[in-house]
Amino acid sequence: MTATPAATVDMGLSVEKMEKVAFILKTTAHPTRIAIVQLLAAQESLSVSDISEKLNVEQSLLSHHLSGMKLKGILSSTREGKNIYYALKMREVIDVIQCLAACMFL
Amino acid sequence: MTATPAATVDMGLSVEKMEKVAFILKTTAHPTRIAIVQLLAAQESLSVSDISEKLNVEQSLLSHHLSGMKLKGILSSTREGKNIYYALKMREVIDVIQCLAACMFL
DNA sequence: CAAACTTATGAACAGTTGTTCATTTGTACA
DNA sequence: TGTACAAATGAACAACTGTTCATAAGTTTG
Repeated sequence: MTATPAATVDMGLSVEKMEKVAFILKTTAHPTRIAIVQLLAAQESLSVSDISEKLNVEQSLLSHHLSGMKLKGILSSTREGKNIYYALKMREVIDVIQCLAACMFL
Repeated sequence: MTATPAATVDMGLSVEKMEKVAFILKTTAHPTRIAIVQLLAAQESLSVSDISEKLNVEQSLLSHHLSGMKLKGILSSTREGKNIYYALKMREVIDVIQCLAACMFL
């Protein structure tokens, strides 16, 4: 990004908000990641292999998605024996997706 | 994408919905594009140079964003003399962003 | 027609993303 | 200790994105 957009735009959204929106959008904008959020909205916490099975996504790829999401503060993880359990940290994301799903088809 | 996620996941969201969500997310996930949607939510239609001034984004870059969004069905455009006016075609996107902005900070 | 203006287009390029594969690290338990 | 299982990591690579720059194409008006 080089040109800086005007400080505020007609509607209520400040640039910082637009950027936060864009951030959440970007880090969630992938079917697998949305599915992950869905699962963790319903389950509190799940191990990598749980998720891998439920979503039918290969271990390594899933791990990449998960650690990316963790890095960006969306998920958290804790080890428990052999397994590592992931959970939703940034709960807003649930609302966001919920919200999207709702207002997109009416 | 190679592995196909399970057909449905715990919550109400089908894979098609998740993909549609992801699509809207992706095509909107950029501060400039969000700003464009904001403008066009408030203004019905605006020329490229209008938008360029308001957002302080260079002509060519803006044009690329606009035509991308048009290509993906989010915007429409009509010529009127020298100018080309863009308008929001996929109105859901407004709700989506509105919705996001709302539920993200409480 | 030419000049001025508005927008689109295409090449080029750096940076990011999604994916795969092979390898490594951490843990449990025989 | 060694074997097996769970998950992370890193290299490699193709595909896509955002951006810039230069140029073209469409429109208006003198």
